[in-house]
Amino acid sequence: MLTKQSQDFAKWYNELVLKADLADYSSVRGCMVIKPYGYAIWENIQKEFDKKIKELGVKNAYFPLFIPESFLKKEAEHVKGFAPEVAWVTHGGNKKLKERLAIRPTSETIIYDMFSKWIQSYRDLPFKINQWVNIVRWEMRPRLFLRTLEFLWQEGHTAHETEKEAEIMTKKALDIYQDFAQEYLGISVISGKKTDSEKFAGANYTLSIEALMKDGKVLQMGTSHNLGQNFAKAFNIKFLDKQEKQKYVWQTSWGVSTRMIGGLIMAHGDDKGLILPPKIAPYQTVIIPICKNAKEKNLIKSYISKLELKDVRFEVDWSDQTPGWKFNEWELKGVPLRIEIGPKEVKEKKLTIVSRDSLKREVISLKSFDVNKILEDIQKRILDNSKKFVKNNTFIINNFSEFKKIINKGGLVKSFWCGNSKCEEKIKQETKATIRSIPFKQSESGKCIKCGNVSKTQVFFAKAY
RNA sequence: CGGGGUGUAGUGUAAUGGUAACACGAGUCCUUUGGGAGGAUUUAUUCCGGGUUCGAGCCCCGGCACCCCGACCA
Repeated sequence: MLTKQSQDFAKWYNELVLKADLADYSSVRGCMVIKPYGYAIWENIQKEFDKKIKELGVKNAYFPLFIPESFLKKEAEHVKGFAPEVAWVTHGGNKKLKERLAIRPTSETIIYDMFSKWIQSYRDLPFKINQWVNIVRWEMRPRLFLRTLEFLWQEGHTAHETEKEAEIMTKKALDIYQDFAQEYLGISVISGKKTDSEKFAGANYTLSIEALMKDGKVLQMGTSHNLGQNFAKAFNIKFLDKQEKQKYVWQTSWGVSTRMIGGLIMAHGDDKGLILPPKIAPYQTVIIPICKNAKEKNLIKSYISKLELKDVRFEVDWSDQTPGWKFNEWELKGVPLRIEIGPKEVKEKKLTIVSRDSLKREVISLKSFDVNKILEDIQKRILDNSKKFVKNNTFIINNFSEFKKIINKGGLVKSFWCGNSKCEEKIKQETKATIRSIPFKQSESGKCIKCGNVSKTQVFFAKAY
């Protein structure tokens, strides 16, 4: 039995990851093994997402895992931000290296070193590269999928002629993240700009998508950085423009990781287990045959072969567990649609179907069965529920004592902020809440929730993962 | 890196310093199958090293590992 969400959310999460067979702890501290069921989700995310990236004219490549220390140091802010969590290679075989090699905590430096060789003319721009790789960050407190020493991600890197182009690209990358989160993962996200204290080390600014989890905490699920010319100057990435002038490129970088899977679990899951949206579920449908003997088994087998399941990822569970056991097991694993077929269904030419999100049992005729329609409905319902959840847990607050009360309960709090990082810091210390996002569209004005100064900026506060 | 805690079967727990127990899981066999089936049977050098004691899972010392709370974590 799974721990209830309301009883201990962290425990519920850990148990679910293990019991649903998504991942397991490895013998290496802070590192996890992604098991086939969890990896299948990642593969589906990759497959769909890769298409979207390529539609933007981005090409996949692969750069080294090792980054010379001198590269990391070239951009001052960058090294400052990442130094505390870098793993270092100091020896090759038994021989000490002249220069330490960092195991990539992110690949800006090793990629831009190459950009400086490859980009010479305005004809080479824009230059757009992506890689699907592993990343190592030596985190103090790891959690399955959410923060592990090694994780998998996608990182896109682009170089442009003008500041404007880079700005547009930064937003475009964020837009595909947002679309993907909503259309595929069924998670309603909040998009906006990060404050200076939360931005990427080395960026001019960072945009992000943030998602509200069922415990009221917020998870950052994807970021897109406008790097300006910071790295271009550090790595000497110059091009000759049409007027034959040497200019530095304008750059962006953006990434999403296996953390998304953690978000998927905590945004949709319930006391019965995972709820996976059909578009990325490893199995979209599971068929549970219910039979007492070989004769019934054969009848059911031939009945199943009549089902229209073209282009559907499905599994028929012929294991010798009892039906009840199978129901619970596949609910735990979050399979969107379950079809139960026993002698009754065969005889009456019907199907018993249960959607994972609603758990309502329905009996329909074989003729009226339209699996694609059902899966589309489930996909839509999951997103609708997510939207409702965000709406019901977003609070507009104007005074600080109420702010503290609401933040403590969990959820998103929208308040005015004067823009001063001191107010941001004080709020963090007093409430543990951080500014997750500054929405792009601002209309009203009001008073800073902390200092009371007049402000035109409304921001989202929340406790974060 | 600071503060606290815990290491017992695959998992979760129990055992005033005195025969290591229970549940689940897993294996084998039989009976079962419409919401986590039943019976029989099998499943342990109590994290590692030392010490105290007639006797240590329990007490003491050292190590290692893990967990929680901080700090840290675009």
